Amino acid sequence: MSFNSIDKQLELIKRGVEEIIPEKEMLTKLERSKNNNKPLIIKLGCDPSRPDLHIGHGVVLRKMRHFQDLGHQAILVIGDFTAMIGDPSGRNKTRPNLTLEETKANAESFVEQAKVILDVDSLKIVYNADWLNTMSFSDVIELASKYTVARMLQRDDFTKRYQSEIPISLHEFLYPLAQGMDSVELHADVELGGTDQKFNLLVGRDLQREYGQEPQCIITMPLLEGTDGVEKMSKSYGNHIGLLDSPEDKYGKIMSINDDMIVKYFRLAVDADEIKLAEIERKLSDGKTNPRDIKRELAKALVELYHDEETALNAEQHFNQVVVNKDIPNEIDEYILEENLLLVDVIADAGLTKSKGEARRLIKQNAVKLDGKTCIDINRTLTPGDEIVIKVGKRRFLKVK
RNA sequence: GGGGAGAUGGCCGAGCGGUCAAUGGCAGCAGACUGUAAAUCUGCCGGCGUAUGCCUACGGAGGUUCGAAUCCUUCUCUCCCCA
Repeated sequence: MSFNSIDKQLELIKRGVEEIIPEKEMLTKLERSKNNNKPLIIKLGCDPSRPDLHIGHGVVLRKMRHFQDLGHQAILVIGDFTAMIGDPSGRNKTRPNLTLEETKANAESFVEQAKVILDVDSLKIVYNADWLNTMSFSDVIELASKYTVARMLQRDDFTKRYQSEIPISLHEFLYPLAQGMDSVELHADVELGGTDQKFNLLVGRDLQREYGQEPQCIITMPLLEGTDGVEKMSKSYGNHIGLLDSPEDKYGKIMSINDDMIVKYFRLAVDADEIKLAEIERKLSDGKTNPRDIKRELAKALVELYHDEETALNAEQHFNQVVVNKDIPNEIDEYILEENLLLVDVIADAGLTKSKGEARRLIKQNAVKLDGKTCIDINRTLTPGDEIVIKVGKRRFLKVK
């Protein structure tokens, strides 16, 4: 195969990235790859301890896809071994240490989800337990001797945690080293990661040098804030848009992001190029365009990216119907009544609320409608045979028969 | 090894014998409004009950007390200072 021109490759590679370190070496590697007609080895590590992927992960996965599209060799490193150590970066809390079996299962689900973005046919998947698990204690000690505590403490989250007196376990120091060994093992040319991974990625460079290899370049991607616009996107904050969320949910969740986040989402979540971004910024500041309409465009683009155009149109239509026109959607879950039941019981039992208490509260707050009419009667009973549509809040529906 | 401080609801963080299901902030949910599931404002925000009420909960286990998140003992974990 033949590679695109360096300039063309760089244009795509640089899109949306936070940093390329060092850019000069990136260029050298690209040139050599083109001259020798040999793909670069692009490494991305993933943490199988949290198997739910969201569009925040999508940012870096898309960058990986860019490299695939340019003809390079993408390698996904499943951190099944490191997951047993746990990586607390950024979350100030040690993660549970999982068993190998658990991480294997999670890894499979990870790949299943990543398929939405990556070209799985050309993707190489490796498990780092394959080489890390065979290291002896003395190997580990030797590895650890290559790094100093002071350098470790330079890592941003270690510094912060150390200063705020939050515990750092000794084994956490081994995580960056283990990740660095992955790069050594794979002879990685480039490693991708979020900005929070910068330190770990740099360790990979150092270790490759120690082991006599040419150091990898690192590419960091900005972290995408979640739908709250504050915290980084994460399932544990509940501010995520899942890769496996329904198209309607993806569309709706995008519509709920803060207006200030629109440009960032265009850049990171849907890969908009500079021309497009300029257009968006112009529209947002000209005072004539309603930000809502730009956000709709974003929502549609996102659904289209992860599904297809028709699905995006359906999601848009669903939004118009449910949110704008306050109508009921076409498809609603059904609930078959066997006997007379309290409305409150039905709502809770069907999972529209977490508890009966919550259901009762919502009724009191005028948030429950029966066939479009607000119901304020907490004692309302439903009888089998009455076909009725329950609406709770703005977007929870149930058809009762 | 010695000394000191601490562990509170999804998170942060008050409370330090009764009035504590526990101030406040964030997140979440709802209502109003709107340009949208933005922003803003208001309300809700452990479970069961229409409710006075009951149950579960302030790291674990005991104890003191009419009564404990609050006091004592002990265990587990964490941080700081000294060696």
